[in-house]
Amino acid sequence: MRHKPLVRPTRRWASSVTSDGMTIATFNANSVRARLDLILDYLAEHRPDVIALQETKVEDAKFPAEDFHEAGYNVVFHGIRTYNGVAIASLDPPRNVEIGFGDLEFQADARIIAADIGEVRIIDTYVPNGNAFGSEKFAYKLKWLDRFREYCEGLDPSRPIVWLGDVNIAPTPDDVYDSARKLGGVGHHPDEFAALDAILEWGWVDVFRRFHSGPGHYTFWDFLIPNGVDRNLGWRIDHIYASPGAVEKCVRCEIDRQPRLHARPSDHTVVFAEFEL
DNA sequence: ATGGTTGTATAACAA
Repeated sequence: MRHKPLVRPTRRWASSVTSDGMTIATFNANSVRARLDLILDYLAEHRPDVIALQETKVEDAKFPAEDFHEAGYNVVFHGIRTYNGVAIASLDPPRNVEIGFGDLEFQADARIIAADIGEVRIIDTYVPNGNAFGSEKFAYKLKWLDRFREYCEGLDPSRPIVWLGDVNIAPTPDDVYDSARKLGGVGHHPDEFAALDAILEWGWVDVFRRFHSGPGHYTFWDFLIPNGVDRNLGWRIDHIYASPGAVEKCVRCEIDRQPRLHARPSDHTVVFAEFEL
C-alpha cells in the first residue's frame, strides 16, 4: 500500500508568493466528513492560506486527509471518535505541529492543535461548550479556559501568532441575539467573560471588532430555532485573535454567511481575516 | 409549546 504522508510538501501557490498577504479562516464544521463537499467547495473558491477546523468528529485514522491533499492543501489533525476534534489545513506546509497543550493534561479531549505556517503560528481551539451553568461540563469549560490562559504564558507576544476557533463564548451584549435573556446561561455567563478576559490579558486582540461594531454579526445559528438564520437569531462565538506582534498586520476580518446557507450546513459559518504577513 | 435539528452511530448523547 502506498504511503500517505501526514504532511505533503506542496509548492507555494500564486496567492502566497505575491504580497497579497495571508488569509486565515476558521470553521466549526460539525463533522468534517459530513461537511467535506462544503469545505472542498469553499477551499476551491476562496483558496485561504489557512483554515482552522473544529468539531471534526473523527478519529485520526479516518480523517479524509487525501481529499485535502487533492485540493492542494496540507492538513494536520487531532481527533477522537464522535466528539470534538481539530484540524489545520494550509497551502504551505505546517512546521512545529503541537497536539494538545504540550503535556499530558487534557490530551484526550482533542481541542487544541498548533502549527507554524509561513512566519505565523496558528493556534486552533475548540473550547468546551459547557452544556449548562452549574453543570460539571461548565466547570470543565472554565478549567479548560484557565489551562489555555496558562498555555498562552509560554508564547512570545512579539511573534505573529493567531489564535482562532470556536470559543463558545459570546463576550459582549452585541455578540448574541438576546443578551438580556441569555445572560447567565452557557455561552454568555459572567464567569466565562472573566475566564476569557484573563486569557486576553496576554495581549490577544479580537480582530473582528477592529473592523465591525454593533450587534447582528453572528457566526453560529442554532439548528433548533426555526428560520434562525433568516431571523438572525445567532451568536458570535467563533473568533480570530491576533498577538500584539500580529494585530497591526491585520487588514480585514469578515464573517462569510454563505456556508451557513449551504445545503446540509454546519450550524456555524466561516470567519476569515487577512494579514499582511 | 420546556418543543425544535443534526451528527455519530445505531441507543443515547452532545451541541
